[in-house]
Amino acid sequence: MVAQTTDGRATLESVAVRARVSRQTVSNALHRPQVLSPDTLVRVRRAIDELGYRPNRNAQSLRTGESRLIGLRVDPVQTPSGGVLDRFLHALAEGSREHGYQLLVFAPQAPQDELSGYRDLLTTMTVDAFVLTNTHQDDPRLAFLAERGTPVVSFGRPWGAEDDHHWVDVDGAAGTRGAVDHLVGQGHRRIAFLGWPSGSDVGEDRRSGWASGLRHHGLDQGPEATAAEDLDQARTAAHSLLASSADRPTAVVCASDVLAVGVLHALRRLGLRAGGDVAVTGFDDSPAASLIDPALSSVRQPLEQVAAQVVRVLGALLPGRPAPRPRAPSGVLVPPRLVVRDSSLAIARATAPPVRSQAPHHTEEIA
Amino acid sequence: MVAQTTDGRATLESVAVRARVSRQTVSNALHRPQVLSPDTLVRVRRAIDELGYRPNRNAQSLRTGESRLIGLRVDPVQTPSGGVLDRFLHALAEGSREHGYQLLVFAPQAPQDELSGYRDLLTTMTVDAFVLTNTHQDDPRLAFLAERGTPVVSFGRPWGAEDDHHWVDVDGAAGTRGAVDHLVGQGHRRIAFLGWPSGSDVGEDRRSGWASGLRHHGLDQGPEATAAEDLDQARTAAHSLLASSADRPTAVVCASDVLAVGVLHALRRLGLRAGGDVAVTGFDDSPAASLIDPALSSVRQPLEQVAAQVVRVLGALLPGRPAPRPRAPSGVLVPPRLVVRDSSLAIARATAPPVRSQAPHHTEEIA
DNA sequence: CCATGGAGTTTGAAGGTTCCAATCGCTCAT
DNA sequence: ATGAGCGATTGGAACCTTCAAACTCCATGG
Repeated sequence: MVAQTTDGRATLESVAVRARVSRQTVSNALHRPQVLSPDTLVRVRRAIDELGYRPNRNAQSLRTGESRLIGLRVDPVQTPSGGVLDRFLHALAEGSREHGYQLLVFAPQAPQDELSGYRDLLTTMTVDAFVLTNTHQDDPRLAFLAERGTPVVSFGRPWGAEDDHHWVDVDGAAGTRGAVDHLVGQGHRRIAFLGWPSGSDVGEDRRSGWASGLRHHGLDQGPEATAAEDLDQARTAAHSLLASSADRPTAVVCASDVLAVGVLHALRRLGLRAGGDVAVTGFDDSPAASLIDPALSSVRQPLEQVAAQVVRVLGALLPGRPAPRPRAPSGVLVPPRLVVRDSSLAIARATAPPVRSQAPHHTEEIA
Repeated sequence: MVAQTTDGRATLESVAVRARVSRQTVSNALHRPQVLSPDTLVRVRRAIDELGYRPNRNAQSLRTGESRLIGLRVDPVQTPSGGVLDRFLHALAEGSREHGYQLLVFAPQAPQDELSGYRDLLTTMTVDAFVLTNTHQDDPRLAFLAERGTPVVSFGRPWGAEDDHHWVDVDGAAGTRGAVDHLVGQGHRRIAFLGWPSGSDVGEDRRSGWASGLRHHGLDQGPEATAAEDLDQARTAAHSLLASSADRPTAVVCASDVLAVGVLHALRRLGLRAGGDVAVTGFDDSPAASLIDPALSSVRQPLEQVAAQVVRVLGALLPGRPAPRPRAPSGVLVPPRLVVRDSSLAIARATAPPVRSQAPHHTEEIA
């Protein structure tokens, strides 16, 4: 019958003593206040405040078998676009806290046997659920976790298995479609696409939005090219797309910001004006977009919304109080929106620098 | 005397039964194998393997009073440079795992009463220690946590209170000094600095490296200007720095990539060639640096090293097995490296044969 | 032959919480 | 009057681990 811990922290017991009730009553005051008589409740609550009591999470977890921790795997840093994780992480941390959960981030240890890392986190009762990114068809992690009945939501569709898992994704097709709408609104009729080599589901998605956008506006399919997520390759591919002045597209929709930057470089080399001569849009609105000259119009992923949806779906899977939790896998598609900057505007805004004038050392760029 | 949990997980008890030893012996097999007789040890270990036993973290934490979780606060997304957190986070997660710790990230809840969030995390025994970023002089968080004796390491010096806390930081002065060294090596003698308005400790640090670098090479103090972390302002400031052709600097060292991009824009506007006419270096090596045209030379923060040092310092503060833990606050300064690209080279890629030459990026590093 | 000591192992007791069954004091229907 | 029913509260047990102390052997030395 000790009143408090050795280091002075208050415990359920110490609160109970002070409020002259039993431990269980204090516990009820926290979790099921409606079962207490009003005056007992206030008495207990006052004791809690006075002692500054906060329940010991480890004891709770031990007893209930739930850690109230969500595991998020962070990938070993990706594309030069970067910054995506930053925003997502923050939004996710905030969202999960509102549901009483915390976020545990972990880096994969042994790449060849990644599953053991997930198993460990589960069998040691460290996390209750996972948020995954970059899931793909036949992803062994999804299979493994689904088999165990672990709540999982992935950011990004598990392409080809959309009906088997829970996911939230950005509607890439809607993004490029929106870019096409914008470009058509600017008067463009011949709109090309620069994407990734086939095989990428995300790439296909973004391409399809461009294609359907053109159809929707009754336009002919435009020219297209592909390049890997690499500036040099993008530049080369863009050059081939833009070289012939005969049937040159007046706008290029790109599957990523890196590709779009490649187009901008190619335009400069060809002596063409981005925005004025050829409009360009990127995808992701990476930090670089606003720094590029001209500033790059880009489809911005609504990561805050995505995170909120991830938390919502996860919340339904977790043993939280509320509703009959829907076991049927559900997918949520969030529409992105285009951030318009100079690269897709014919009349550049005030800050845009003029085309350079009399510099002899630029001759090689005016092909 | 139950052999295993209801959901089939193995427990110490179940392992003990199978190995025909007591609970405590199993525990010892995990934590102090040297006290067991060799044959008992192998017997226990086999039982552990056969049952796939992993200790329940919550039970461990409850008993030991340590959560083995490190709290990392993620700030509500910052500058357009971005991507810094990405790299740091990953390195930190990896490093802490190697020390048997996991990383818990949290977003501040109530900005006005942020401390309560930290107190909660501590009194609920959710985390053992914190890693903070963006600490400043008289940071209330540092004071609060230091008072409680909570292990804390901050990424970034608590300027003005370096001797009172543990920290790891990038040596900004060494970074800009390295940039000066590089530029002098390229033949530059008149080297300017574009920094932030006074009041920023980080900015002062970076400026001082530039100044001392010039002195070290026996050069006169160059011209300088300041601008906020904003592209428009940077452009304007850079313009004033470069406008007069009489005593125009031939190189500009910048306190950030955004500022450096501002210089690049100003150069273009003035019809000058970056690299050829005026060399430019940035700071942070943000994802944008390699996308800019010309590619931006930039001082890259060695975040992996920083993370490793943070973990090391934290390890000494935590009740981990080893050494006599040094309570004396310690600071670690990690030197960054300049990633050299075209913006600081006289022979830039732009002058190389056009598009289809697969001119590789210049990506060499200097100490 | 017993005391001493050390290596190896076991036992009982926390650690703080929640679950479960039981209790208490009353009211209300039988 | 009796007991069923209900709201409010309680005490014991369990969750799984580690700590501290104790116990068992067995060898050693007096």
